Amino acid sequence: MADAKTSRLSSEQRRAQIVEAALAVFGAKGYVGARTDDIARAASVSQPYVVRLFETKENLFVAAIQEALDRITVGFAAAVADTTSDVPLEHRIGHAYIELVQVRGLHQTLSQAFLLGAHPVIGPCARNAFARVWSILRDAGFDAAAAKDFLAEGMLINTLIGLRLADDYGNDPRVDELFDTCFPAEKMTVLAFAPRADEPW
Amino acid sequence: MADAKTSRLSSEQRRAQIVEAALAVFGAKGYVGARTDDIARAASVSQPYVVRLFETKENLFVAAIQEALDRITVGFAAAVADTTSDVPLEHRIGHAYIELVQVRGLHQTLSQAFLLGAHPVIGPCARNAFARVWSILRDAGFDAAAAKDFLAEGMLINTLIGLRLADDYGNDPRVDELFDTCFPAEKMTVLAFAPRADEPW
DNA sequence: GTCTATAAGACGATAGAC
DNA sequence: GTCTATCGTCTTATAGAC
Repeated sequence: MADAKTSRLSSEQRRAQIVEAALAVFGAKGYVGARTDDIARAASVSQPYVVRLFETKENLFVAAIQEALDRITVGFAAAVADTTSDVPLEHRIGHAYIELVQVRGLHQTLSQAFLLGAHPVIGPCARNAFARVWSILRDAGFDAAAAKDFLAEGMLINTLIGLRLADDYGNDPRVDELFDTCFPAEKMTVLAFAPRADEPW
Repeated sequence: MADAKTSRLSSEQRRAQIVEAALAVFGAKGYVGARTDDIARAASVSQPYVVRLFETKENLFVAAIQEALDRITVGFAAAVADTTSDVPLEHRIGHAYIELVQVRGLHQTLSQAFLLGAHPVIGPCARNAFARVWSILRDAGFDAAAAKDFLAEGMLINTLIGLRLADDYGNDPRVDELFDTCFPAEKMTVLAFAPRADEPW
């Protein structure tokens, strides 16, 4: 998303830049709510050019889901491989998941995708992404019950991010207790990377 | 949603009918994706009349969230009060939550709302609904950790419903294991009430 | 209480130049 | 590789009749 302005980039570089912007915008406004023009602006290109590169908004959304899944795959693989500390596997992967808030819109775009199960193209793609994460966890050694608990906590994290619960932190005692219970260790990370309310679209 | 056709109802009855339709349609298509006309059709009234009764689509969505929260409140209260069996409280409330799939679109509309944290009107409303459920659980005797676990599982259930994972049940071994792990007891209920792919809008 | 007609403003996608 | 201009369609909301 770092502005590219007038420079001429390779198609691949532009695609990557636009997908990054798409994650942020789809995450913030949803599949239907996000305009291809919002994404174009965020990537500093024209709206027709976004359509030119991806043909349709639908393709672009699918590419965004794929990008999110790739990032998770890489992050989880690194967490599994990192045996330098004595932190248990569940915590390492959980930490990796929360750290992905640094990829703006990742959790929210996935949540959006998970609500599009009825969509003929996005639905199967979203189910596949979810099932893929299940496989990654199982292959990493989680038993079915542990994988379920991990996913449940992940969906709760996604929800609190989408709700922007961090916005109300400090204003509502119920919210404070909820937030502190859900992010006992990762609180500062989540607060720091909470989506800002002042996004330009 | 039972068709009303040409009959003249009281404003209150119509509102209730439209809110019921709104839950189903907002749940299926999201806040932006749902058209006021879809909701009008589902409630067998004209599109301008929906706007007449609720002023704006935004108001209607807020009314749908409120309806969902009311249903949850009533269902949970009944589960807490029902001490006729020796089923533990967590299971009774959990069962009540899953049974709410019978209110079409309830879980999905809430999920949609939970992604609208940035919306100036819906965001605070959604955060309040979530915090309200937290309070209900805490007041019912759950400690903070148990309330968190309950909500996490609830968000996982919402996700699997939104994904329409039941659509793929029997076709993908990963999905089967995931589904069976997440709904060991309530499987048949969830499968039976899974949103149909052939909704008329 | 409820409808028909329509205004007013999006928004995705296409055409075609540079 | 990238842009400007624009078409066609959809969609919320209003006006006003019955």
